[in-house]
Parts: sequence; structure tokens; C-alpha cells
Amino acid sequence: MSTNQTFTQLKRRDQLVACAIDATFELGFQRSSVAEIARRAGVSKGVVTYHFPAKEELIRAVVADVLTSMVEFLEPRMRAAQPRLFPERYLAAYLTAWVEYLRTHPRPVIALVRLYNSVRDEAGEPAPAVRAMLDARATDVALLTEVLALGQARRTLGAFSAPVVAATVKAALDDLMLQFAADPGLDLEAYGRALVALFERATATPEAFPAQPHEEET
Amino acid sequence: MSTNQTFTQLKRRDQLVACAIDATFELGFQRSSVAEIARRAGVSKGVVTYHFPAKEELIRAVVADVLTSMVEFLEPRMRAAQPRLFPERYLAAYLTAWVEYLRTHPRPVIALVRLYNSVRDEAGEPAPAVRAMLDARATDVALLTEVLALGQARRTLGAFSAPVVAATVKAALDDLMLQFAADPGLDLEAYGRALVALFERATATPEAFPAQPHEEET
Amino acid sequence: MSTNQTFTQLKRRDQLVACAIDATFELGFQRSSVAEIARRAGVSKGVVTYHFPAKEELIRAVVADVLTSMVEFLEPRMRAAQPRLFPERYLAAYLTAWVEYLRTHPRPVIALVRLYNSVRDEAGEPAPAVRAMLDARATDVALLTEVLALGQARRTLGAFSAPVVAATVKAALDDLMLQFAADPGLDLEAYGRALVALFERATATPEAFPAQPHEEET
Amino acid sequence: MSTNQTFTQLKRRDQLVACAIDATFELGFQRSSVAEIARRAGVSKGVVTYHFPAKEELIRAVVADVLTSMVEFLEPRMRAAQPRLFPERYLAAYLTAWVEYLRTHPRPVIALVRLYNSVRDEAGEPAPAVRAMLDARATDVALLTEVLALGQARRTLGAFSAPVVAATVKAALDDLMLQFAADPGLDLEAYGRALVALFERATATPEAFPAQPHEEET
DNA sequence: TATGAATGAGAGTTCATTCAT
DNA sequence: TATGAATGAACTCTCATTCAT
Repeated sequence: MSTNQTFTQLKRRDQLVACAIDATFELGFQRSSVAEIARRAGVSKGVVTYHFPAKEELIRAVVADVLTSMVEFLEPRMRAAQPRLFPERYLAAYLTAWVEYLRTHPRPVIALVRLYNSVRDEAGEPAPAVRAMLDARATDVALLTEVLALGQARRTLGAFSAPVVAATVKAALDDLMLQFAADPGLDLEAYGRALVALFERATATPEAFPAQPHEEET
Repeated sequence: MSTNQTFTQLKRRDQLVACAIDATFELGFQRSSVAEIARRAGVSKGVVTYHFPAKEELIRAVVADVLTSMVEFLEPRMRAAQPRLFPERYLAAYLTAWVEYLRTHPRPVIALVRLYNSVRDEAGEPAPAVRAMLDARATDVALLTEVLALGQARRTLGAFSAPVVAATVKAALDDLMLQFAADPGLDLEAYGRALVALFERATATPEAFPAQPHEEET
Repeated sequence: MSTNQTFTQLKRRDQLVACAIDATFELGFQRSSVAEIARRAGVSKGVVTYHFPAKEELIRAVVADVLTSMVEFLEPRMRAAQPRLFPERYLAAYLTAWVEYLRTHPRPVIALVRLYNSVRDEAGEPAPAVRAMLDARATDVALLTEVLALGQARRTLGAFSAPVVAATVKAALDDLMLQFAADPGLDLEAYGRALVALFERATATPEAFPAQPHEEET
Repeated sequence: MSTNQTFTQLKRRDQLVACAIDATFELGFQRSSVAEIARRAGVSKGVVTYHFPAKEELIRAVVADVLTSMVEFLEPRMRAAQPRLFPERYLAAYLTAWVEYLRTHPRPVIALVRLYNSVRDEAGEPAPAVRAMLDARATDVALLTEVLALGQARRTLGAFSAPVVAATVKAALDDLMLQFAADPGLDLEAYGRALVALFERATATPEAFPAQPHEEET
């Protein structure tokens, strides 16, 4: 009953979370039943209940697990881009980092996008278990919006609606993730470069443009 | 789908499809059970089964219904844009038409996006019932890609990856639809203008740019 | 139940029994799961299983524990009433003692009544674990019956069915216990006096009656 | 397929309610699972869910069914006793009617007592499904209390606590019901007469007593 | 056509119990 | 002694589907 979980408990919990992620990646969130997750872990259904009294908690753990992994990977890269100093470079760094993360960690990231899509299917209040995911997304978009606005204020970025661009960037990445899930042969790096080019053009200052050669097309 | 259905049959079918759309709009696809749809139509569950031997058929009918409505609304507008003559104007027309469609027909369009999201949650081969929707989307994106490429060939559009831009346009619209579903107070026209500006900048020729004043921001 | 248990064993057992009593008092018997009891004891579920190989054993221990406490409290008082000498005074002593016991030990006594009610919900052969409780009750009622019959034989008590009166006394006390559990603000002493008056009138000899003034009402 | 052809003529709902009553009578409330009830009805578990979306509603129906039967049987008898005119006769009529009802309808009445006992096992707010039962009981006791008080006001009944007597009457009947459930050979009429005698003595005016012969003992 | 009834699989959850350490 | 872990049966409930009328 202590709050310090044993090693075994942590291992099993982690395993179940991993199985839940795999199931969501491979089957989708709706089909990732407790029974399916238990089956993948090679244990009985009761084990899942033992470690996660309610499925909500398992989902919460999945969300937390993936978010942690995301932050670990992405935050250093985002910070290295020095958004306060060079807001005009942030978008490229952001897109590149996310694409790289998708390339190296497809399972968790695609699992989370599937979960996000499922949540979006439902109208009304989202389940508390996915609150953290929605908050993280909202924060992420808000930060991107802020940096874009900073660039505009400094005249290193052009005229555009920062919130719309930020939302579109996120939507483009979500879409890319599911394209990649459906077709693992997709050339992620090329796609990433194309997205960078797209949004750089969309957000650049007018002066910046003539310098762009016409041959960069993918 | 046979052409020799009686009038009553058609009326009932249409009613059930309409109720399915409403339910999906209001509750999401997952929660739109046969019982819920029958309840909304004020008929017994058996009626649904009678007209649609399997739920798949109902979904297929929903998809067909909404797609027909979409084509009816959008196609004249797309044709009026004369993509073969003015490919560089197509994107704006496309976005404007879709946003206008969303504004005037939120229920069917959001219902279809919810369905699309649910389908995207599931991995593997999609259900045959949603094939038409996926095909229509693919065709839509392919046509957009094609027109963009045509503009590039004529040097009335700049350098960018046409497929990536097309996919991103679609993703941005999907995202907008669900934003609008969650917040009906959203200013669709402003958002639409911002999207047009975003993608026009992203796809314009370099020469086109200096003409854009800095104050057009939304 | 063996006599060569260690001190620790006894202490742990007693603690678990106490927690089981508390849980039954507060939540009812059905909701007093092994997990709940372990939680209250601050130990793991396995501990309960270790000390009580089956839940039946725990219930048996609870029954034994409460019965012991009851006997300890009630028996001296019953004996002090000298039923063989003054059978006509026994009923008042019996009721007063029980009400006093309820007042001073509500948790165990109400726990046992809850358990009794649960047992009464089930038809058929009662579980062996509650045998002792049922036996004790039967003995208790039998003794009361016997004393009442003795009073009747001596013409110090009137004409009535001794078994029926005894059963009704017990039923009235059970009911009082659950009334008190539901409303701890109940005036137990007044209620007890009313019960004494009720059953004294019901069992008195005819001659005893005219002496009772009309104003004694509670 | 049910072997109980008597029920096949009834509506399925009524049959399920009857099976629920039988199960509660024979096994107790806790053991009367949906599966058990379905088994008794010779149908699949889903049938119960079809007719009673939640088990609560089945319980509610059981309660309503038994209460209706009780009122139908008891009310005319209670009214015939003319409590406003002869409050001193009401108690005997009340007890006699209840005992007669128990004798002629043991299954539903014992089922309800089992349910009542189960409810009493649980602390805290009772489930809404049993509200009607608890209300009916409370009303019943309140009416009895009122009539007893009326008799006291008219000096046709003696000095006693009317609420305590009323509660004790009810408790004695509940107890009798479960005694009878455990031992169907019990002589209900004798027991009923003994209860009438008990409570008549407990509530009589002092003057009424010398007339009572000493030989009425059961 | 239309319906109510019935089905059976599968969902999440609870729980007493067993077992290895 | 003590524990966390695991089990498996039973529970209520949901749902698409089938079927007789």
C-alpha cells in the first residue's frame, strides 16, 4: 500500500502501458480493450485491473508515458533553437524535431494521435484521463503562436495569423503521422523539408522571398 | 442502393440517414448506436435493420448522402474557379468554398469529419463502408495537387511540394471543422481568410510577394 | 483459533477483526471486502489471507469477537437480575442491559446486526461461519423464553406466548439497533424505557395493571 | 422452453419480475443476479437487459409489483377496520391482515423482506430503486402510530409510546416473515393471535385488563 | 413494411483466492 | 510472517444482429 511501488510493479505497469501503446498503434484506441492488452502482455485480464483499478488510469498512464517521452526528446531541441533570440527559426526547428521524433518513435507518437482522434470523435467534455494530452497540445500550440507573434513584432516574420498558422502546423503534423502509420515507406525527411518550406514561405517577411530559388521543389 | 425502391422506402431511408448524421454530429460516431438512431427517428430498432441489413450499409448511406451534398455544393464553385485557366486562383476558391460549406452545412460536414477521425483511429484495412469517403478525399487531394502542379508548370505558382501542400490544406480544413464543432462561436470567415493568406503565401511565385503589404494580418 | 499462536499473530488477528467490524459498521457487510479491510488495517491484502485462509474464517472471528464482548458485558448484568428468583424483573433488566450495551458499544453491535441481516437475506443453510452467532441468538431467545415461562408458572407474569414475546423483544432490539445506526441522535434511553414499558404491560399479571397510572407515557 | 407454462401467458416483463421475486425468495437478494433471473425465465441474459435497461429498474419493478399486491390485499381490510371510529381495534386488524397476507402470499412478501434486509445492511443513502419500499414502510408505520395516538387521545388505548409500539409491531412482523421463510411449518395463525394478544395488552387501558382470562396463553 | 423480442459476444469492473518470494 | 502479484469467475451493461409475426 506504500506509494513507493516495487520494481516488479513498475515493470509490470510499464509493460502494460507498452502493450496498450502497441495495441493502440496497431489496432486503434477503440479496439484496445483491457482483454486485448492483457492478451498482448500474456497475462490475465485481472492483472490489468490489479495495476490500473480503472481503464481510465491506464489511459492516463499511457498519456503520461508518451508525453514524458515527447518532452524528453523535443524540449532540448526546442530550447536549442533559442526561440526568444531567433523566433524566425523556431518553426523550422519545431517541424524538424517533430518529424525526427516521429521517425525514431513511431509507435508511441502514432498511438497518441489515434487516441487524440478518438477523443475528437466524441462531442462534449473529454474524459479526465486525456486532459493532460489536450493540455499539452494546447500549450504546445500556444507556445508556437507566441513565438510566431514575437517574430512578427520584431519584423523578422511577415504578416499572417499566428494562431491559424500554429493550428495548421499542428494539423499538418497529425496528418503526417497517420499518413506514416498507413504507409511506413513514406519519406519522412523529404516531407518534413517540404513542410518547413511551406510554412517558412507562409511566414516569411516579403523581403526574404526573392532569395528563395525556384528549384527546391520536392 | 437499387433504383427501384418505393417512395416510402426512400423517405424512410433518408430519414434514418439524417438521424444518423445528427447523432454523429452531436454525439460522435462511436456513440451513434443503432438504438440511438432509431430513437431519434422515433421508430423501432428493427426498422433500421430492415432498411440497412447491417450497420455498414447505414454508414455507407451516410457517406453517400454527405458526399452527394458536398459535390452539389462544391463542384459548381470549383468549376467556376476555372482551375485549368487560372490554377493560381484555385486554392483560394477551394478554401473559401469549403469554409462556406462548413458554415452553411455544419451538421453533415462535421459528422463526416467525426466519422473520418474514427476511421483514422483504426489501423489496417478500412471498412468497405467508408471506402467512398476515403476515395473522395483522395481524389479531392489529388485534384488539388494536380492543379497546384499545373500552376507551377505555368510559373504562376512558386516552388513547393504540391502533394504536401494539398495534404496540409485538407488537414487544416479538417482541423478547422472540429474546432468549429467544439466552438460554434468561431469566426469562420476570418479563419478562412487567414488560411487563404497562409497558403497563397506558401504557394506564390517569388515575384508576387513584395506586392503584399505588411498590414493584412488577421 | 489454535491456542499456541504467537503474540504478534494474535495482535494482527485482533486488528484485522477490529477493522472488519469497523468496515461492517460503516459500509455494511456486503461492501466489507478483504481489500477494504486490509486497506483499513494499513496492510496488504495477502496479510488477511495469511491470517484467515478464507474469508469465512475472518467472519467467524468477527462473530466470536463480538459475541465474547457481548457476553462479557451482558452476562454479569443478566446474572445480577437473578432470573431464577425474580423472573418477572428479567425482561426489564434484559432490555435495559442491551440498550446500554448498544449505547456504549455501537460499532460491534451494529456490525453484528448488519451481518445478521445479510445472513437473513440468504435463504437455505447458513454459512458455518455465522453458526455461532445464530446459536447464540437462539440460546438467548430460548433463555428469555424460559425465564418468561418461569414467571408465568409462578403467577408473577401474566398470560402470553413466551416464545412470541421473546422473539418480539429480540426483533425490537434489532430494529432499534439499525434505527440507531441510521440516526445516532436517537434517544436510546427513552426508547429503552418505552420498550420496557411495552413489554412489561404485555407480560404483566392482570392484577398488576390498575396500579399503573395513565400519565407514564413516553 | 421454460418448464413453467403458467408464465408464458404473461407479458415477459411480468414473468421476469416474477422470476426475480422467486429468486429473491429462494436465494436472497444478493444472489439474485441477472443471469440467475434469466436462467429461471429460460431466456438469455440479454432479455432482462432488453426489458429493464438497468437492474435498478427491475428492482424498482419488483418493489412496485409487490407493493401493489400488498396494497390491494391490505387496504380494504385496513379500511374495513374503520380506524377513525375504532382506533383501539386497528392493531388487531393490522396484525391479522398482515399475517393473513403472509400466509397467502409468502413468496412476494418474503422476497420484499429479504430485499429490505439487504438494504438495511448497507449504510448511507439507499438506492433510488428501493425508495418506494422504504417510503411505503415509513408511511405504514406513521399511520399505525397515528391511529394508536388517536386511541390514546380518546382514552380507548392506554399509556405507551405510540412510535415505539408501531416500530415494534413492524419489526415483529418482519421477524415473523423470516421465521416463516425458514420454517414453513410454523403455525402462522397461532403466532398472529399471540402477537395480537401481546400488543393488545401492551396498549390496552388499565380498566380493560381484569376482564382478560389467564388461560389465553399460546 | 414494420416491429418488438431475443440473442450472444464482448466491454469494464469486483473480488475471494492462490502463489512465489 | 508478510507481501505484491496474479488468477478466474461472476457481475452489470452495451450493442449489432437475427427472427417470428
